[in-house]
Amino acid sequence: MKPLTIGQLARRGGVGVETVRFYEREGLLEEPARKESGYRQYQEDVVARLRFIRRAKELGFSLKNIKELLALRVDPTMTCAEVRSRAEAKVEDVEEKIQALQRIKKALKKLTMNCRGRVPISECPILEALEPQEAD
Amino acid sequence: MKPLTIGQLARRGGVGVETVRFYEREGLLEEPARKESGYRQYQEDVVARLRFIRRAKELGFSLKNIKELLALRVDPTMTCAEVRSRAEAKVEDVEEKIQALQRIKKALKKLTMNCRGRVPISECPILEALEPQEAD
DNA sequence: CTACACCCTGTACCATACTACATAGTCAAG
DNA sequence: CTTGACTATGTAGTATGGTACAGGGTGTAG
Repeated sequence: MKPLTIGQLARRGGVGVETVRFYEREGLLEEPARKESGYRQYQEDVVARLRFIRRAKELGFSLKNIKELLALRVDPTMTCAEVRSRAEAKVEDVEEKIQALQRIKKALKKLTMNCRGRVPISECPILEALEPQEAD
Repeated sequence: MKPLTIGQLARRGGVGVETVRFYEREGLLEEPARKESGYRQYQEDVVARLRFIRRAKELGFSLKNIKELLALRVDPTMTCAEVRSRAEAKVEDVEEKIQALQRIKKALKKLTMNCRGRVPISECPILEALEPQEAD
């Protein structure tokens, strides 16, 4: 397979060329092989990595978080138990996010229902949506 | 009910005093009543609004987005059909986020399973996690 | 009636995550 | 063998979402 230039990678990953270089500086993407000219040469799999980063950002993960998620496979200095416990912690984070989103979704649905039924929308179900778990 | 000071509100909402004032400037919180001294006076319900903002941020919504979500009930210039169609659009966004998170969760679980089973973790299931819907 | 914690406005600064040059070299089509 | 799109490095600027003063007034407990 012919390697990709930075421009091809960026287009396929849905980000700008500058962003790719930025992610490289920040350690989210490995430094790729180079041609004699200095041009970066990327393999296909970097496209998936780039898309993962983009998606995860939309889900409220910081680049630091995303780096940790991606590091769960790469680092050979971590023991299996370490990897597992980190992954399990991430699973919990993710589950919380899912639940919060489900409450928002439910609230939004309620809003559309109220509306359909011509109930005045003076009350705001969205605000109740996230309350149940807020026990402080 | 006795109104809350900005400090009490901030503590209960889990943010800083400066953040409350910042949200007010940005239009996420309404300008509250004031005492003669100029002190802001908040009602209990603002606590829920503040917590909603905090949570929604963690889920990757921008303040602009959150403002829109909160506006779904307040704006009297919107027709019912408008409110409904906006809410339905938000429901779709939210559903996509939920699905993406579920894929990440699945991938993380797979990671912990592989680990438990002593399978080498050279492959990265996380990277496959978000691919299915990326059809571009 | 005086501490001390809290509030006011305004402005400046900060971290995160890009984004946009400036300046120079590369590559491929015609 | 040139021309135009692309790549390189480096540095500076931007948008978002706060955070931290400075300089002053308020409120209440002892």
